[in-house]
Amino acid sequence: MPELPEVQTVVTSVRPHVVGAAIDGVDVCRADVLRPADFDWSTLHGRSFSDVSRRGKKIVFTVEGADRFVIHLGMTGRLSVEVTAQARRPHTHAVFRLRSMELRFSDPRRFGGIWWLGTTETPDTSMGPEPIGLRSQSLARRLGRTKRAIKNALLDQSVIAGLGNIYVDESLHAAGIHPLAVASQLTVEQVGRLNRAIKSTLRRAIAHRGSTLRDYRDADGNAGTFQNLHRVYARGGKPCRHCRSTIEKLLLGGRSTHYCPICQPEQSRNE
DNA sequence: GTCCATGTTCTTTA
DNA sequence: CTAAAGAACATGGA
Repeated sequence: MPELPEVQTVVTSVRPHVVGAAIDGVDVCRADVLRPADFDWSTLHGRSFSDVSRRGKKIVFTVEGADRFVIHLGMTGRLSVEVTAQARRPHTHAVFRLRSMELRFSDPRRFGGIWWLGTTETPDTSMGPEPIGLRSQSLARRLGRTKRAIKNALLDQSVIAGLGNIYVDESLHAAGIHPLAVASQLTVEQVGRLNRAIKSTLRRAIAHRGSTLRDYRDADGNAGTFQNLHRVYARGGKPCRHCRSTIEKLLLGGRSTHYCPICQPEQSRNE
């Protein structure tokens, strides 16, 4: 479900419910989504959340005392805040009980999970920089190190954090760059356009509270609306909203990839 | 039954 | 050795 705009929307919708709220208890319904396996979550009893933030596609919870844990939603993960009396949805794996509400993590496919970090200063060296605020020069340096297709390079969280299949396709279209363009061969001008396209695409997606294709909901159960504004993603065979040409679909790195052959010409592969 | 899915990580190949 | 491609993970919907 979740790329940066969806995760950000979950964070902003969870925050008012949990910051300052005391944890009455933690129900672990399915232990294998929680790590490390030997951590005792009952030690959180009686303590309060002091912050909720985002890093890439990860949601970072801080408990008073500077202890932290991270929730990753994987593909179908969902975080919801519901009144305790409301029945829990299927595949609910962990529940943080608050006074009259519950913060619930559910995830049918279980690609997501919850990781206890404690107070360890783990500056996640493997994760790339946040797109918001990223400078074109820095993006160029990172893309210059790989000969992979730009589509695959942008999906790599160690290159740039937070992008997934939807927003890579949308950003490449907005930048007019073919998904098969060799990352290290993009011109300075192309990287500049790409950097601006990524920021504007993410900013618009966040403003529309993310894209709901199937599973995604914010903490209050609301769907996003940005899927209605997609220009290429899942629009294979349909007319480009910019030039009316037919959107094409190909398989790249095992992921479906959508692009407009006119707006993102083959020629942009080795400009 | 088949294929496909918003993600990450481990394994295999070049 | 490294970089990149491919398979695997688990479930549900079309």
